[in-house]
Amino acid sequence: MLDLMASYQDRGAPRFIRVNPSAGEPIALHGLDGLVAKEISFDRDEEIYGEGEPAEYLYCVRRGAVRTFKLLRDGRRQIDAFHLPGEYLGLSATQTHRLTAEAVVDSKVVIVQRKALESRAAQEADIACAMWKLAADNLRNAQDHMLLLGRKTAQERVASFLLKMVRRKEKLGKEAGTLTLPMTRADIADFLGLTIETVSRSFTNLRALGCIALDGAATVKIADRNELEELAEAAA
Amino acid sequence: MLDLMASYQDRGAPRFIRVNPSAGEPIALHGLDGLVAKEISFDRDEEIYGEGEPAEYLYCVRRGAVRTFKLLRDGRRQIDAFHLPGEYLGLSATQTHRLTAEAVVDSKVVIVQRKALESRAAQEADIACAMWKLAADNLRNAQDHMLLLGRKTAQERVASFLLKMVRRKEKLGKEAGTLTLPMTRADIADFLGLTIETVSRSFTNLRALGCIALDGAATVKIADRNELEELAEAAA
DNA sequence: CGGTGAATTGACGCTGCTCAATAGCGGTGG
DNA sequence: CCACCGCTATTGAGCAGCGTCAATTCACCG
Repeated sequence: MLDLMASYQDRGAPRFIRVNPSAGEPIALHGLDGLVAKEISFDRDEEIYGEGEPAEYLYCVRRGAVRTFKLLRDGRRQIDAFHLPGEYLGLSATQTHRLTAEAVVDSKVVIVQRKALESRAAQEADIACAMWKLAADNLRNAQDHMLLLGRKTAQERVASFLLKMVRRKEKLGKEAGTLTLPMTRADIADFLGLTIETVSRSFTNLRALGCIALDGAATVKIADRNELEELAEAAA
Repeated sequence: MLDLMASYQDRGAPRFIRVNPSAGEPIALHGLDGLVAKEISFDRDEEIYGEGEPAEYLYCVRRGAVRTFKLLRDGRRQIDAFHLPGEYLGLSATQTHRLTAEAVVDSKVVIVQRKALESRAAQEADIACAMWKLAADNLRNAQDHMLLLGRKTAQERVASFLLKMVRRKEKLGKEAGTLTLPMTRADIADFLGLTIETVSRSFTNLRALGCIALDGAATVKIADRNELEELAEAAA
């Protein structure tokens, strides 16, 4: 049995879904006898769900990475989060999805039927509590990100982004001296509220300052973490 | 008995807290026998709770308005939300508050002890479910706001802000042809990720375009709502 | 090796920020 | 009742950070 909430355990969130790691098959859920979770594969850039669609499932990333975003009529895009393995999406309590979700790279995602989940949550407090904790966790990330989008400079945004990726990797118990970013500069730009060019220039700056080293566009070595933290302009 | 969740009823969220309207006194909670809610008054600009403090209470605005925000070391501020009567704050599932909360104007706030609330939520599914719905609601607002902060122009931000205030007022069953804004331009600027001057210029523009009329800085008449919606660049 | 999409780099322009002065408004007291 | 005071908002001029447009360069993959 693989615990999908491994990354949340140390933060005290209850684990409530355990899935059998055999891919492609219906998966038994620990403590959710009436529910079935399935693992589904998505190709790079494939849509997982669309904004406005009825919210039929809750999703948990197993492999790869997922972006959730909103669009304006003229095509401007804001990515609200990247979801890495072990993280949940589709938590909104509304009937329809408020975001579009796409696979950043080839990914595997576990899905749980919301209708069944919600009726269980209405009965069992620990299920509902887990949903609360997960939603609150997403909310906290969103609050941090609003500070970044509203008040940080381009350089600070990119430094903050890299540090956050490092911390998430460490939280999973991995060594994070070198990052392999699954997303393109365009994704990073739309996450940070910048353009591709500005993101690229910021990377170049950080390299010139000796904070990071690049090996190709995707591989980032954290050379001077303290300096990076300084440049990220940590909260007061 | 006054139902604090009146504004949520039509959206299907369970009502779980009912308070006696007599101010200053301990208040009985509907369905929460072991808990006591108290109403507290705060003066304009008074702190309700600070970032990093232990999260002892859940808060519900009764009268006035509350801002929640984060600061950077050098004083840059990002307001993540204005909370109006009937709305909840302090929902994060963490031990400490992630934001600072202050009264925008003289306000009354109902508080509920979190420790007791959480132990009840762990037992009773409808309490936990209500917390989920509330957190998810806050999350949805945050997602909309990230799109605004990351991708909208100054004019679009101000137009979106005014429309949102109108819609919130309407949702409470009030006629919203004229708004009375409780917050200053500085608050609006820090909410929209702009400066005071840019906010002021945007108001002036909107007035010149015939979308709004101003009577003093705080009173805004919505003169052409369709045009305002056009300028807010609604999501696709 | 060659082709293709992504990333980088450069030149230039515009939106929104900074700094500064003025105007407006509400509260207070003579 | 009105004049004054302090705070907030508005307006203006100049500037800079980031966006736009365009040209290479790079990396990956067949």
